[in-house]
Amino acid sequence: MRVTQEQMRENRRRILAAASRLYREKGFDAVGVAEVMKAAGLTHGGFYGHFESKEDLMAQAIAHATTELSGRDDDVGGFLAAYLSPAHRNDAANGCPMAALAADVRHRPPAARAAMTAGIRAQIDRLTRALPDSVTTERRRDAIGTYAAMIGALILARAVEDPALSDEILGETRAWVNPDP
Amino acid sequence: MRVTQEQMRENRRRILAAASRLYREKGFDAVGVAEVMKAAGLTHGGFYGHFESKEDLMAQAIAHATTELSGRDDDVGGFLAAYLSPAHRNDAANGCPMAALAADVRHRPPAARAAMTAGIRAQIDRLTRALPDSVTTERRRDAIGTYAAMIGALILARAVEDPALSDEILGETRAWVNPDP
DNA sequence: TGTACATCAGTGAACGCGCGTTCACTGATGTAC
DNA sequence: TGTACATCAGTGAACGCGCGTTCACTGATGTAC
Repeated sequence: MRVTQEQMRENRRRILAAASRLYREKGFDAVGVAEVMKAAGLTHGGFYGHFESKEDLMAQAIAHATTELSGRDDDVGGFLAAYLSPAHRNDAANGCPMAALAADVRHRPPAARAAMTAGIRAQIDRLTRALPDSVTTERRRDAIGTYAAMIGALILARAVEDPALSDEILGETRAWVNPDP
Repeated sequence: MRVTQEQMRENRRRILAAASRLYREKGFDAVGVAEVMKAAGLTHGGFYGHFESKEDLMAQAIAHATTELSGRDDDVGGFLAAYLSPAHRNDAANGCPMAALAADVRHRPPAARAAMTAGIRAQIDRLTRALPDSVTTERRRDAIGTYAAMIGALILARAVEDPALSDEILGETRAWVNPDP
């Protein structure tokens, strides 16, 4: 059942997209190769025609997820509000790959960590450029501090089972990092 | 080879301590029951005399780790400096259980999440009490924002493979949350 | 443009390993007398 | 206090399941003529 070269590239894209979503939703260890292939509409046997191993897929899925991050760079307040929203907290599958996977990547091989490092660096650089006026060195400091608070708040809000406390963590962090919305 | 009741309680404590350390160091999925028991000086077969399942151990290990958190409540600056230090980043096994496990607990059964929730709530309350003077509602806001930034910065610093960027995340976050040390 | 054949993306059964869990057994503890 | 026996914490072999990975096979693609 050979397929078109174009179809094969499309299949590869679908595998990466499925892996990226499933990993963010359930974590690396809870998602098997067969599950990813099924979500991409294929069978597990063909996996090794596209990737060397599950670890290889993990690294490429991180790169796929982090390079797809979009959003306008001019509306930091809106970005913060969306990031620290209950909707984002409740939809990890389509949300920030760092909040979902950064803690886990510590236990992964170098390729996965390298992809995550590149994504984190790019996000910090983008936030630095997008932040409002101040001295250059302080803008980067603001960007790093704000980014750390965003990631930490989202992780805590997702870990906590009490909805009131979870909402409070999101809301108070949002007010704290952005005093003048 | 029956042992003293006192010895049995001691064994149980050793299992929890070993699990708490190993889980923080390697993550829940990477640590097996046999490895925990070996680290506690026992064999794996006896595990189910102490715990119902691995999930039960996870929940109790979280409770064990979070209730052991100490430190003086009067020196917030020192606490922040130690928390955001390279030494803490490099020693997850003995470090903050939230930074090591909060992101993972999202995928775990209710008992584990409940233990983590209790730990997070307690830490926020402690930070609120320890923070310097301001209006009460803003003190809690400061505590939540600061705590989120601490957790996020430590997670990012551990995820990143570039030592310079990792150190920068720790240092800048520390300066950002505590402008006047 | 049409035909014959080599290529190779995808299929699905099978393998092997690790891990959570069970269980018959051991021998020291704790207790009844 | 001493003795006999029931209890039961711990041992280690074994089970069963899931998952990453392999491989012989299929049949459509792409190419040489």
